[in-house]
Amino acid sequence: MKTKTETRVGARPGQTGEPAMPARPGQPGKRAAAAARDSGKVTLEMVAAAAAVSPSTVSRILNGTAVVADEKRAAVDEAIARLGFVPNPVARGLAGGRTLSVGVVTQAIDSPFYGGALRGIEDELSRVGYSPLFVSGHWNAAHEARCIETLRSRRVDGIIVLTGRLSDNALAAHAQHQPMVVTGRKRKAPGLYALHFDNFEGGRLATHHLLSLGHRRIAFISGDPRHPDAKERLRGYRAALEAAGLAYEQALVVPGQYTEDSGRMAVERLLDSREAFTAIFAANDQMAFGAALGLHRRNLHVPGDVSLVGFDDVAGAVFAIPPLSTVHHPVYELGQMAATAMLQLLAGETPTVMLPAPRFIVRESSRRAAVR
Amino acid sequence: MKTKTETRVGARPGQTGEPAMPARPGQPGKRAAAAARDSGKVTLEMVAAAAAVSPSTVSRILNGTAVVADEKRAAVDEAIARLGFVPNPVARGLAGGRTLSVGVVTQAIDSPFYGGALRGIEDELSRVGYSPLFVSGHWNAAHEARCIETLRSRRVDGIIVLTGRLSDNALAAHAQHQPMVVTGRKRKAPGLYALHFDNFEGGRLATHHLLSLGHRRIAFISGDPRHPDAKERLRGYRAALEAAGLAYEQALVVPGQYTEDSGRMAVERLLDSREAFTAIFAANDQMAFGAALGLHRRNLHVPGDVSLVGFDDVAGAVFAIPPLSTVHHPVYELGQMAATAMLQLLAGETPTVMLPAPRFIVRESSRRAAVR
DNA sequence: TTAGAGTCTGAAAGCGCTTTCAAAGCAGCA
DNA sequence: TGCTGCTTTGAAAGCGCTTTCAGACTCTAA
Repeated sequence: MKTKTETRVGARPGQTGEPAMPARPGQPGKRAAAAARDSGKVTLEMVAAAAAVSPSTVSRILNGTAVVADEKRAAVDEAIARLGFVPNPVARGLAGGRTLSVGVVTQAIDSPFYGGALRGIEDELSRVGYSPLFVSGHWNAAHEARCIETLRSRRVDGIIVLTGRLSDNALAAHAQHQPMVVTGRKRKAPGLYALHFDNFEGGRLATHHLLSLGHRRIAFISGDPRHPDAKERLRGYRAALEAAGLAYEQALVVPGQYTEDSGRMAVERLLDSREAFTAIFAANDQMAFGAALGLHRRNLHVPGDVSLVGFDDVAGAVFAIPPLSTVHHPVYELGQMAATAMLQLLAGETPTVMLPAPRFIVRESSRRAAVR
Repeated sequence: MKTKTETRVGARPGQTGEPAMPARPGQPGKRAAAAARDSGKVTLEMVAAAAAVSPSTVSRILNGTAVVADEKRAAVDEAIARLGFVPNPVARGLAGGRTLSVGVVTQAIDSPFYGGALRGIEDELSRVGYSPLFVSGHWNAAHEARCIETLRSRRVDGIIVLTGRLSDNALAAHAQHQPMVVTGRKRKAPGLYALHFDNFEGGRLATHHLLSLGHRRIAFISGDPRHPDAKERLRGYRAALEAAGLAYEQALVVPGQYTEDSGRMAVERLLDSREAFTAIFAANDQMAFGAALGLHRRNLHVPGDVSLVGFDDVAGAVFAIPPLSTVHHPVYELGQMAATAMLQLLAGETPTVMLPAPRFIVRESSRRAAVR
């Protein structure tokens, strides 16, 4: 590209803002000024021209890839500010550098649970100029794998997987190509950071709460047993029962799918089975809401007739009627931490973030069991 | 760059898959095969080599930009299939073509309302290979403007703005550079498609429902008056009142912020004002949930003591206790349609999609007013 | 004084694709 | 037969940035 056009149709360099920098009229104005006219987009090359340095130098300053003389750095900084230059992430991506974007595989973007996490991720990422790219796996391993492919083809710098159905091995394999942060798992591997919430302890806490209120027959609406966290929550339930010297009764445990409606149906099955119980622990808040409706339909009062506790403490839990006692799962923070961990991974550091221990939030859906 | 390197370090062309295509050993294998070895990524150039055509031809076939002889097309298709080639969206973006991504400016990614819309957008977009890029404006015009800048720098092909605070003019200005679809507005302009939901009619419907049940003193919890749709809903409320020959009473209208908590506070203010009312119409479901809690706290029953209706029909409305009567706002469809409209805009067509008219869904939170 | 070892910087080669531009091939027509 | 006009194709020039390579200096050590 040996200056073959030399378009300098009346566009003097340095006309853009206050004439702080002399802008060396001897130096090449090149095609830069012309380009500015048509698109309004400032390129690195234009900055280089304005600061009278080479594009390489500008790039180096931008990325901190090498030491640059103070005076040049100042000139470039000034030019960047004056021209309002913003690096083009697409070009960066192509040039083999980072795209400053991280992929996020979620399951249902519209669930109250994931919503919070996504917000945390976005907030944290955008603070440092990264953008998230959300895709939904729809609770389907094959679909998730495809999502990851899409994300990789879009050249994301890393991938955050929120729970999901993919096997630990598949994730570890992917992590060899690309930094990964995954929630709801324990398995770490090179380039794979697992952000784990203590679902077992949460399940134990919720059950213990009910136990401490004198409940002895506590029904459990479980999540999909294929889900690691659903299994853990169930384990917590059993552990608490055991610690209280109570036997685990299969008849009191009904499966759900983590959706409101599955919670409602679970309650109906429970009621129809005529198994006696004074409290229900639903493995997530959405099922608890469904359960509450199911009870309401049968004219059973919460907490008057049945105590009800959930898990997750989603946004709606405080505003449910009655406000739901539940295990606080810090989803927003989970998102933030996942993002932080990803950023650390990307910076070549080893992430250290850890989720806080579960806390049980007592609200109004649980009360002392009636003495018989 | 006249073939100065000619790297052919022992990598024979055609070694990639089954030898279906002769691969013409005479044609240049060039650096293509070498590149395949290190990254596992297939490039357009490799496809071209495998099909014994030029990269331009492959590109043309990919984009349908020109007529190509049937036999070449077949050869290329075959090569693409055999090599498993997937075009790199980043490179496409840089080369001035499309990025196959559209930006979505939302307000709160975790609200039940927006969540549904985002899901609709994602579903629709991903069906044709596009990806959404979500950013949150946080109900702030300046922030929104910055979001749009970010999206543009990321070279999205178009931008969907969900409601938002940006002025119609600002949007129309942006639309000159880039296709835009905006919801909650009426103003259309070149390159700007507005997807409008009849909030006025919705407001009227909800109020009319209450009126038809015999309620005469209907309180209204409004949204932020800076919001066009909040204003429309209020207008609908007034229109219904007027049609029933009832006077509009300022004292029965209290402002909210579209959040649960603002709904709860509004109810408290209402109750404290000792103004008599038998029904409440909240301008969105979230405020209705808050209002329900506020009533519950004062031992007022829904719908026994007070009838309550909302607006939006978010996912939680069916599972509220009692299930909330509300105006159905098809958010998921809204998302889908916004995406469809964007796709049409991108294809150079004029979008035709229209949101269905509002429907009122009668559930259990409203009942006939007690006869006095 | 000079070779050797660093620094700092610019030229130039890509990244993988799109898009001119022009050449080549081939009808159609005078 | 010679020319025009059209269609199909490939070469090559970017898109805006990163990164390698090597040149130009400066500073030490011998």
